[in-house]
Formats: sequence, structure tokens, C-alpha cells
Amino acid sequence: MADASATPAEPSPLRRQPRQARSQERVRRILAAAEELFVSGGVGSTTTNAIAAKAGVPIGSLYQFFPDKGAILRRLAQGYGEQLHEALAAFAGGEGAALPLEAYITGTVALTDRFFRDHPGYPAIFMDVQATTAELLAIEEEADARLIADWSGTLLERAAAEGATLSAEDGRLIAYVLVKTIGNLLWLAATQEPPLGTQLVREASELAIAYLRRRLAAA
Amino acid sequence: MADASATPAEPSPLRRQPRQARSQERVRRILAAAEELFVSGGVGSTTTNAIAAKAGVPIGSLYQFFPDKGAILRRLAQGYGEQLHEALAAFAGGEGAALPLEAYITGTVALTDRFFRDHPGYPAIFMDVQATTAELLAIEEEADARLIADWSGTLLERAAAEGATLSAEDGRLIAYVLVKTIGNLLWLAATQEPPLGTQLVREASELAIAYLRRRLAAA
DNA sequence: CAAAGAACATGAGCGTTGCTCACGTGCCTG
DNA sequence: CAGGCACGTGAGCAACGCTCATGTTCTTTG
Repeated sequence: MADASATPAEPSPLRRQPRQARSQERVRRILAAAEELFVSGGVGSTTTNAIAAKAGVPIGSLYQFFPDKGAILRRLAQGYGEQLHEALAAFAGGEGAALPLEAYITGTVALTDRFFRDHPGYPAIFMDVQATTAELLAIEEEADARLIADWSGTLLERAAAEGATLSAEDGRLIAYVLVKTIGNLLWLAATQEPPLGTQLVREASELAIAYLRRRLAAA
Repeated sequence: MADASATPAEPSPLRRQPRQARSQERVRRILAAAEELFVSGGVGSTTTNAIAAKAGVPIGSLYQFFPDKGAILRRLAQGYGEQLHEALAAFAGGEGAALPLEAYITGTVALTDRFFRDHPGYPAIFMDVQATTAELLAIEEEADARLIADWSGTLLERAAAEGATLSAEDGRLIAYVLVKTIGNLLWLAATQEPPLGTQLVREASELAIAYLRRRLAAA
């Protein structure tokens, strides 16, 4: 537990890093099989034996790399979080940078919404969580923390550009509320029927804009 | 599935309604034991045998009344939902009726926040859910539906009183967004450390007010 | 290039959990 | 008080997550 000169840190939920090409391929197949089963049948009713069977791998091999069932879940969730962060960062640093506040928010909301819909595994994982939820929530928290940091910076810049004063603390708080609220509404939108789903995406933008305008004005 | 002349509807998650006084007392003790264990150790790691043991009842008796572990969870969740609904309805029909919009919202937010904090079992249940989550979500959905209906009515009345026009559809949509968003923020507030928790309650009010002002003005 | 060791492969089966079922006891109506 | 219905009881079953002992393949080294 003390000496860890060889291991980089502890970011890997894997029990043993696959070094050979064949085993790396196996890990990929396990993750793919798990994602498919989680989406179609839910996390709770997907057995580890079923995952292994679908991946064409004996259970023993599955546990060679993943310490437990939750680790598979966590690995998938981590991947999703990183992908979303990168997509949003690209938008913020690219075409989004030139947009006015309202359009910037609408664009971000639309992008996040599309991400949820294009990756059905993301809602599926958080849809019916499981025993290991404490750690799963920690991962979601970590992903949110990145987004909050991003937003916090953006808000401070934009407030300054618009001549409003905004303390760093208030910036973080507002970013926190925005990330959590928009995430929640868009998650709902993704799991709802088309008419309501589309309306919710629009309302998410409206809500964010109204809140921001009020908070920036009150500074 | 067809003939149901004897059963009133199907609102009871109980397998068999306890008719004698002794068995009713047993059901109460099972629910109390389950709540305590869920709060202290989480839902996932609480076994049905442990619930029965703490309640001083053999497992057989537990399953005499509850069809499965999830039913205990659902029964508790249902009770919470009804209590919150009644508390909010009492406020809306009582002292809240005379308050202006801003104060009304702040009051409702404060009341909901207190409810979450006074009933630690509520967050605990939704904290680490389990296999039966589909049905649990359905119950949460039902509780939210009641709150949304309440809000929807309140919004239409208040909009008319303020001279703004608001369609019934828009009223429902706005109520939906408000209930979901405030619930989410206050749930976060209840599970967060004091400084952030208190701020989040305030922000929930700010957010709701800003959103409502914008939506009522845009009519 | 052979030998040694590390990484990987395999599946029978263990411990635990949610839950059943066959049988026994208490209560309550006619 | 006799019949029946509701309730009480706990050994044990099926299914699950996961282990472990043993065998195989790859990589490194003298």
C-alpha cells in the first residue's frame, strides 16, 4: 500500500493491466458486451456470466482484469465522462468562443443533449444503478467537477467582457448549479418521449439563460 | 388479470393485507427496521434476513406480506412522497396563498429542503438504488406528477392574477421543469456539506424565480 | 535457443443472497 | 366446538458474484 513506484497513480479500475495484444482485445470485447447488455436489459439483471458469455470469454478471464462487476460499470462511466468533457471543451475553444451568451448556452445544451442520445449506455448505466453506487457517484462527481471548472472560467471571462463583476466564489457556485441542473434536465429529456423531450431541451436553455441573466445583473 | 371485483384497485405493494392487529404491528416493525438499516448501511448491503432479524420476525413472515425486497423500498418511498405532497398542499392552501410569487417560491423551496433533511431515509433510498429501480422510479414519477399538477394549477392562477397569459400546456411544461429542477437541487443540497448546502437552497429559489419571471414575461 | 518465469486462460464450485414451500399454530365465525 | 382461514416458521433451493487451483502461452534472459 505504501510503495507505488511502478504504478503511475491509481486511475485504473483494472485489477491487472493487460500487456499482451490478445488480452487487450479481450478487455475491449468485455466492455462492448457489457455495454450492450446494460443498455438492452439493465445493469441489475445483467449477470457477469452473461457478459463473459457474450464476449466469448470465460468468467475467470473477466475477473482476471476487472476486480468486480462494478468496475466494468465504472470503466464505462469514466469513458463517457471524458468524451463529453472533450466534446464540450472543443466547442468552447472553437466555434463557441465567438458566440454571444445566449447562443453559447443554447449550443452547449444542444451538444450535451446530442451526446446523451448518441450514447444510450450513459443513461442506461445511471438508470438502474447498483450496489457499487457510491463509487459510481464519485465518478460522476469527478466528471461534473471538470465541467464545473470549465464553466466557472467561462463565466468569469464573459462577466468581465460584459462589464459585470463576479467573484470567483459566485462563479463556482453558479457553474455548479448550471452543470447539475442542465445535466438533470437533459438526462430527463433523453429518457422521455419525443414531444416532451424536445421541449425540455429548449426549456433547459431558457432556464440557464434566465438564471444567468439574473445572477449577472445582481452583481 | 381480468376479474378484479374484490380488489379495490392495485395501490398496495403488499402481497397480503394484514387483517389481524398482531400482523399489522409486524408490518410496521418490518418497515421501521428496513428504514433504519437502509439509512445506516445503504439499500444494497442490507439483506432481507437482516431486516427480518432486526424486526424480530422470521423471513417467512416478512415474505408473507411483502412480495420482494423492492416492495419494502417502494412502500417507504410511497409514504415519503405522500407526506411531502400533503405538507406542500397545506402550505399552498394556507399561509402561502397570500404571499407574492417570490416569497411563495422561497417558502416552498425552504419547506421541501427541510423535508429532505428531516427524513434521511428519503435520500438514502434514492442514493443507492437497486435492481427494482424501474418500479421505484415509477413511484417517484407518480409523486412528482402530483406536485406538477399542484404547481400547474398555481401557476395558471398566479399568471391570471398578474395579468399574464399562460396556456395550460405551457403551464404544465413549466411546472414539470420547476418540480424536477428544484427537486434535484434540493436533493443535492441535502447530501452536501453545510456551506454549499445552504447556498444551494438559496440558488434553487433564485433559479426558479428567474425562470418563472422570464417565462411569464414571454407570454 | 533452451530454460525460467511472468502473464494469461479456464471452469468447477464456494459463499451469500433473495425468496419458497410444506407444515404447524393461533384466531374467528357459524 | 368444529371447521376454516389467516398467520407463523425456518430449512433449504436457485441464482448470483466471485475465487482458486491448475494448465497454457508468451517474453525475457544466460
